[in-house]
Amino acid sequence: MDVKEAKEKFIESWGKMASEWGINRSMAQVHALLLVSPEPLTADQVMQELDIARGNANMNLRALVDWGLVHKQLRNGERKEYFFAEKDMWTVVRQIIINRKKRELDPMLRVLDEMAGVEEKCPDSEHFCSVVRDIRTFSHKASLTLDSLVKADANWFTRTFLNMVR
Amino acid sequence: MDVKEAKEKFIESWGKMASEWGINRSMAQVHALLLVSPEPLTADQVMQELDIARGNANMNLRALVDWGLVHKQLRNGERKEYFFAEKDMWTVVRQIIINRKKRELDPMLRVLDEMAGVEEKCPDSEHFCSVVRDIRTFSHKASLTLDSLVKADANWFTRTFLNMVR
DNA sequence: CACATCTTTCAATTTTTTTTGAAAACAAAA
DNA sequence: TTTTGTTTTCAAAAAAAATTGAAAGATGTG
Repeated sequence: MDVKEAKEKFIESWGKMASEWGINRSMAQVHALLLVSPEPLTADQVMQELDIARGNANMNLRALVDWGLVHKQLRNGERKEYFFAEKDMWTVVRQIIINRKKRELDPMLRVLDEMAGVEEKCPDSEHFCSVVRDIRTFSHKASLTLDSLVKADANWFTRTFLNMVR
Repeated sequence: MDVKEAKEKFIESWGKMASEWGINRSMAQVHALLLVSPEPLTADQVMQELDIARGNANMNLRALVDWGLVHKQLRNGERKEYFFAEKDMWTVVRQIIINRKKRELDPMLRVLDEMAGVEEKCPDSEHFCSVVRDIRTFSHKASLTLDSLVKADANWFTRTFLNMVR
């Protein structure tokens, strides 16, 4: 397999996988493209490489910048914006954790906290509350853990994970 | 908020959240319904409660059983199947980890392993390989960690997580 | 076997999500 | 100010995913 082929395969796979991750294909492909580009790219180059429309490229580049996975570069004398991917994997993972936690875990916590207001009266309620309480306990624990993970530095992360694997 | 209301809210929220998780709404709602049902339910009861079609209920019940989040109960003398949710939260989380890892992480690992075959010749390739190598290292570490998590028992899990939070 | 009860399948439909592309907005330079 | 190169927006179109429901498939029963 040569480099060009491998890059294409990487971009394609990253995109296909994204749907499983609940992230749209274009966003993942733009990310993948920038990850494997040694040089920053303009929106035009991105749309050309991936054969996607301007609006699509623009929206997803912005989303990636929001996620903290891609950065803008401004060159003096030039008006267009260049984009390049964050290459430090620990930062990438941290940003993904932050964003997915915000989307996936936090809304759940909010709902569960509301649920906590239900009083335990009838047998039904007892069962319901016990289920909700268990989920809440777990979710809060997970939330705290992810928060510390995010605050930790790369070495601490590696160390802790290696400890877990033993 | 009374119990009935809370249950409905729980089912609705769990379903809405599911789309963010890359899991379809019906599957999540069926799961939520069974979680808060003190008694096992039949497919008919599920379709009635959630107002969904037979095929939908059947497919998602099967999927949930596949995921190990729901179990079947057969009652002698009766022909229909009853379904009830796994209530032990550690088991639920473990099953979700297993299934999401299979869907999300494992395919990525396979692709990355293929990529590893690319030789480092031109400057481009060097950059490409370095990116892929980093992602691979991280992913393998994550994979190992999740594997041990899954094998661990609930106490070990809690202990380790608490250690991380410190 | 024929019937009754329940489960599974799947083509067609509906809903949701993503993508397009033309127009508007913006901002630097002439 | 006008021109020019660029980004942003968003309604419409396309694509993808989920859902329906009727029909077929099982499976136990008289």
